[in-house]
Amino acid sequence: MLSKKTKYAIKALVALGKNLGNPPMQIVKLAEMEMIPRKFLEQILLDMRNAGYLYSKKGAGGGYSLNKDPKDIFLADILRITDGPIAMVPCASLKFYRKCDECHDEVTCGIRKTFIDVRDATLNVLAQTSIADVIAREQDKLPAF
Amino acid sequence: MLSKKTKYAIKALVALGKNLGNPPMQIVKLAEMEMIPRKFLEQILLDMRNAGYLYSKKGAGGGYSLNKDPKDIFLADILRITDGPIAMVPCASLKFYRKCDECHDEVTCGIRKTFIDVRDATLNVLAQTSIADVIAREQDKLPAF
DNA sequence: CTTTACCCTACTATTTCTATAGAATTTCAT
DNA sequence: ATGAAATTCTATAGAAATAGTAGGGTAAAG
Repeated sequence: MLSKKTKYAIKALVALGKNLGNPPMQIVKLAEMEMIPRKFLEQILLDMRNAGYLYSKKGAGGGYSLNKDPKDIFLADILRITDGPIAMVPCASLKFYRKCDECHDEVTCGIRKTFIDVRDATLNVLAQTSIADVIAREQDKLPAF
Repeated sequence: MLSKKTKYAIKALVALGKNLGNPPMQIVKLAEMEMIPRKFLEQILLDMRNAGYLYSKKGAGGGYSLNKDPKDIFLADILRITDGPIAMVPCASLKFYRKCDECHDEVTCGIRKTFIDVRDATLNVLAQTSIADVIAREQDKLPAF
């Protein structure tokens, strides 16, 4: 399951994506708009900023805005910042590879091979879906299923 | 991430799949073979049994064996028993649908639509990979990547 | 030089996951 | 019958991850 942290991060980026062209948005306003606990959001935005996705400005009239084109912010990258690996087992992770505790022989592990397939299938969506795509899909009023 | 419970469950089913044709296997032996804490494995096997995947027999000479053909036991179903939903957000789950707390309007939610795609991609692998496939892949000594 | 607003670290609370305990029940063998 | 072998079931404890809070620090604006 996606952590709330990740969900909040995506929602914040989407909101800031819609705010493009306007002055930066304050944490407090964003927290209210998206119903996110203020101090928790503060941490999340800081992470996003330190990862280069946001620009921040202190002082009166300050706040946050996107530092990249929404087309260039992909969900896979956000997820990795907030939740870590995308793969369901550490030994199948591209960016956070770790040996599984229980695994006797990784080379012949049938579980691993299967979950590498899962990882690829998941990344195929998440590494190609950007904040811009998420925003675009909101306009599209067709129910998802 | 996959819980240990799920990993243990898959490993147990694989071991029992390989044990087909032999007398049932005791929890203790299975626990030793697969390095799973005995009492934890006990719970897991019980769940699998109650879900119809295992046959169990009490008393001397008892133990567990598969109750289905390994070809008919799919990882998606196992995962749902041990970990619950496969989707990364409750509102995108097929079998465990629940409204997201934060969601204002589900019909237009871009996040939801994206994660329905992710769910479909994941299921496309997990609902088609059986215990028999996992066993088959172990023989296949090619490294996974 | 005061107000506004982000920056950063540490801490607490809550929930979920992992594992253990122990008694009950069924089956088999003698 | 009786006892040992094995699963069944419920409860609970311990550990780890997640979620959220606190509070002072730092920079910019006016």
